[in-house]
Amino acid sequence: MMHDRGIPKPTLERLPRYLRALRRHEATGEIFISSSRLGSESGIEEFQVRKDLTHVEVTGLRSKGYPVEDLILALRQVLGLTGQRDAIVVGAGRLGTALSQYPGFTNYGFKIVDLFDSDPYKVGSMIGDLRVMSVDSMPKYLREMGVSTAIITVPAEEAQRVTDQLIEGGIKGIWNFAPVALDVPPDVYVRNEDLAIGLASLSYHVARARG
Amino acid sequence: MMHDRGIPKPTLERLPRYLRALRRHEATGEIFISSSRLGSESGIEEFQVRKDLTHVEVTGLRSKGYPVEDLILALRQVLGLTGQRDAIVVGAGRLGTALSQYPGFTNYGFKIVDLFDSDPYKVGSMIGDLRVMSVDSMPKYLREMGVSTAIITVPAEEAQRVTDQLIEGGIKGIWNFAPVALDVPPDVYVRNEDLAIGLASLSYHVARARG
DNA sequence: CTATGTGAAAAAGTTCACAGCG
DNA sequence: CGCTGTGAACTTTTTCACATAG
Repeated sequence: MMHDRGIPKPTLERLPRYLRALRRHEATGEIFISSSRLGSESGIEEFQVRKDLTHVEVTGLRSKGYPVEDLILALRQVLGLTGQRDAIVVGAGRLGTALSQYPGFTNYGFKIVDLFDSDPYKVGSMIGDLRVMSVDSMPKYLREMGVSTAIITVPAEEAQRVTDQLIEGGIKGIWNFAPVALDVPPDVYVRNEDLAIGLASLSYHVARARG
Repeated sequence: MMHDRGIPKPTLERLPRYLRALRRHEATGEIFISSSRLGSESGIEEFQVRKDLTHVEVTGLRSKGYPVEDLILALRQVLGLTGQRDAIVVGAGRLGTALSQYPGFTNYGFKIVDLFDSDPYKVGSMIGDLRVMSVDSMPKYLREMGVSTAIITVPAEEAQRVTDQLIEGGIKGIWNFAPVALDVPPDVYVRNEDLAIGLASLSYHVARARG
């Protein structure tokens, strides 16, 4: 319901959780799922579930619930998780290595197609089945390969320089694990995944619990 | 200003960003920093900065700004980043390995003191300078060592079982990288770090940018 | 009689504008 | 004057309650 382009941010964070709960639910073979059930399986209140699903092209049946398969499809549709999308990882450190080999990407239609680093000692070596390439070759590479998504796992000091090269290559989406605010033009989307924020949040709450 | 116990969640997410900007700023040797400067260095509007700092025990000087050192101290204080805090990692897979060796924890006063896994083949082996221990020994271990923070990097199917063992051991804070909602008593704080949400968010925005 | 879909109320968070201190 | 600190306006998000459909 509702052809909304421009889903509220908090809703957007919850949709993937519904999707995952639905995939688990799929295995049960049940055809419908109620908002309360979907809610409890994803840790979200049932009225919030219904409100959120308002932004998705799907209709629930009264006294039955939402058709599981349709809902999965609609969520994939709205999240842009249809088809394959190529991405590169910039930064062949520990986190970059872990991410480039993370099998979970496939479930979300992403494929890590190449890995870049600025360290000459790393360039040319193999990590998993990816050969590490030089960041200097990135802009040309991106244009030629038409890759529009990048994951940044370089140290903070290098992040902006790498970002500039990505922009030069015409990147459209950046998943930034470096702990700095990146300066990008308005047509480039940046998602910051700052692990230190998680740490601080944890610290804050644990400190209150124990003093 | 303001002895607030119970800082708004969005503010809590921004405080670590100020802290980091301040640390970078520290190197310049300047004693004061204005809200607009601090804002631009952390990518946040200046009035938002001032509002946020309302929840922190610090006073800015008119026409000068905030004293850098005091502000750093106050932020560390409110975030509970004073002193050393021990934590364990549960799950010796790729992510668990990367996190257990991540040097950044030290900056935030955390120390990964041990690593647990349920796989008998992994138990006993060394990862970095940590020996992998069996999850079955966790509850006793936690009690004896007084560790109250854990990082979960096990697969989704195992996460709740592991969580139950952590709770049995008296854990107070969990940083959960497994993509499931964990069921915990109200006195246990769970911070979910769901990488798939980042993926989905990225996918949504890139899909809109290119169609 | 069960479970959706949605207006309307409440709460939370952001933005603004400006008084007032140094 | 420059820059903080904050009340008030505004916006967004959550919560609730209930009419309505199957």
